[in-house]
Amino acid sequence: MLFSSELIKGTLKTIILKLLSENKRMYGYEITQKVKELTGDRIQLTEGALYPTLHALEADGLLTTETEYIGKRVRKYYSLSKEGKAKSKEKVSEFSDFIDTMKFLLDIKHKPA
Amino acid sequence: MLFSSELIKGTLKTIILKLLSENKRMYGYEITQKVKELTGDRIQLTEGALYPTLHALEADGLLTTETEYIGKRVRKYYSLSKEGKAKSKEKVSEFSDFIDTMKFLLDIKHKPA
DNA sequence: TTATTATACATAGGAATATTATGTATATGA
DNA sequence: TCATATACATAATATTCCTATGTATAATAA
Repeated sequence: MLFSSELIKGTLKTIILKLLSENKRMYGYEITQKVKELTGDRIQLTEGALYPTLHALEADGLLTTETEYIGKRVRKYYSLSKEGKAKSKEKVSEFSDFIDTMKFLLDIKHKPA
Repeated sequence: MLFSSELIKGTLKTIILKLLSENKRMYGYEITQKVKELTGDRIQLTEGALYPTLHALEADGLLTTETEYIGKRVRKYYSLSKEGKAKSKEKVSEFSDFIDTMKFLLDIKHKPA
């Protein structure tokens, strides 16, 4: 079962920043595979969403890059900058609060007065 | 503290359907106030997002409407249709699974091998 | 009495974010 | 040698939401 893409909207940056806080450096394709693996195939990042987001995070100064060649094939590693590390904590924390709020909101048993 | 609108993306329909499953009928403004109240002002639905979404859910056959006049002011009540009730359960259940997946994903302590 | 705030609907224009489709290229396994 | 996996990237499009604007009535405070 794949989550409807609606749900994933707005969480992509948080996912990327969190994964990079757990791993010194990762490249794009690796991130897609890691997310697939860790979610049991329930979240599959598309390249069309991933790469522009990585570029945006880099442009915001949250990520730094190093390019390496594996044979003749290029590979672009991303790492968190200092600001990126702070942002990662902030985003995960905010998402965690959001989860708590939503759990409360969706579990309520309010009957009309 | 207000949640960044990014996070709320994709959850609006679920929130509306859930609230309507707990209340026989609600009108738009009432929904915004209820969400504000239940989330301690952390989620504030804007009218520009709410009304188009209500219209879309109605067009999809998930909601039915009754218009009433309170004095001279119009008020449009929304209720879940049969399909809407099923969809509400489905969406809440999916969101609950999504929360579990995201919690796992964002709590992991994976170190590079 | 009059100004402000709250109630209550709606839509147009624009921004942000994601999808689909496409393109390029190398490496690996059947 | 053909298909699949690896690995990057972008353009066109779709979705979804926000901001701003518009209309109007009701209640409250100055």
